[in-house]
Amino acid sequence: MKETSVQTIVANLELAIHEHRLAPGSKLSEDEVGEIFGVSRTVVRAALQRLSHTHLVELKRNIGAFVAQPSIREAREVFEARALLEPRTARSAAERITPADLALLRSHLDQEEEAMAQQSTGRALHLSGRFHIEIARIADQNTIAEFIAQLVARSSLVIALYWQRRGALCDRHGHEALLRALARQDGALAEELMKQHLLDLMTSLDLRNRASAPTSLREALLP
Amino acid sequence: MKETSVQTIVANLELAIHEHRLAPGSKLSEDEVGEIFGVSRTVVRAALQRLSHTHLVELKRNIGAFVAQPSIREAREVFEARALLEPRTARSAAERITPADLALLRSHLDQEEEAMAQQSTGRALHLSGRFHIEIARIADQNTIAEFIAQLVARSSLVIALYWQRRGALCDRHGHEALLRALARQDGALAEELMKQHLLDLMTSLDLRNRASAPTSLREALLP
DNA sequence: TGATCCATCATTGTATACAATATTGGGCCG
DNA sequence: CGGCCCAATATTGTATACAATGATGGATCA
Repeated sequence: MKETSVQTIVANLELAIHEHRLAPGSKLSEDEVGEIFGVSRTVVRAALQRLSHTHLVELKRNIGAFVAQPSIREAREVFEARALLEPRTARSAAERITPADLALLRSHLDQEEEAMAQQSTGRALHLSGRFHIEIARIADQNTIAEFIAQLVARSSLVIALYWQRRGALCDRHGHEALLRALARQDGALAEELMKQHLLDLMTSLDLRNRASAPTSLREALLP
Repeated sequence: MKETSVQTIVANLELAIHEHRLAPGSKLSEDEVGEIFGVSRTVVRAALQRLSHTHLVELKRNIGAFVAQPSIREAREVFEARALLEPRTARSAAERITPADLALLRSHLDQEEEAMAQQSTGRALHLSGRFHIEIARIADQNTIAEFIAQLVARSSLVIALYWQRRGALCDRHGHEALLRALARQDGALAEELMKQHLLDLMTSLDLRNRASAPTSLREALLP
């Protein structure tokens, strides 16, 4: 059983986008990706199609695949959707969380802090997103978790384009507070904290003009 | 410019599933679908992949594609996700609705009633779903609208599997009341009505055991 | 000199061929 | 007679070949 080929490519590209090694707008040539992973264009196309479903990649017919560049409007929509889904999900998570879940979240936060200390902002951002996805998983809602995972991924692109004060990752305090609320199984508080956390995130963006330029594909994937 | 090939197949299969001409569990053979639409397996596979991403089709590796059969758990999750997204979206829609939007919704409801009168329950169900999607579009939230569209589609499968009293489509009254609230731009009422409508829908399902058996592909697509 | 047009090239879209895997049916053995 | 195993068949997974479309660059003409 190896669904691996497509899955591997999807996972690699996803991670590269998540960690901002592949900038929005970068072209993903089928031949080039295929050569890098040692597969034919057939499987590359399948992978790119899957990424386009989650709006991480934009497919332009007869032109090619590019890392998506969410518009300002789309950026707002993504965060509005998160505001609808995540607070209530955090509440559910607080009501169901187990010690094992708590330990996992704790570990995530520690890794996040470590990455920050090493200035690996890409990795820190990725872990920060995983934190949100983990909460959805704890809430035991696969369907909603899938939506949140997609929104988190798209948020990563939004951050790449519209993040202004890169120095101060205000995330950490929000996540720490959330973890405490979850540990106390305080659903109402978790819901409120998540709501506020998302608002903080959105207001830390500058939704007026974009930054960042495309990257070389090989450079991003073959370090 | 013809993205048509894949798009056409996706749309046709989607509609057939929506209208319950293709029952959950039906096998979608690549050769057979390709022959019906006069394209190669390449494009059929692309279409099936897209449908699998929205959970309308389940792809089993080395075995094939089947119309999805949502589990009871998944059925609950779908409606819980809708409960999170749709009421607030209905409120937004009420606040932004235009006369043209109202006319469109009115027309949808009329068509729905007509289909019901003709005993075309499949078509009635499809139109009933479209009503929800239209509301999301009116709310001017493409991202959320896409999620809702997916959930509505999956709901159609859930209904095919778990609907009990097929005779009484209680939908209509709910939709009529919603339309009145929207016409009055009463956001709070629209939100409450949508919430109740979704609860009604869910409680009209029997989430204990499934019904319905797979259908012949040709029979469903070539009427 | 600059812009436009056309030919060439590169890249994607689709079909087909081959490989790998699962299903099926018949024969064999107990 | 029933269960099991293996071969034949059908279906999916992947690679490659060909077709169609967009990008590129140089030559020509104003």
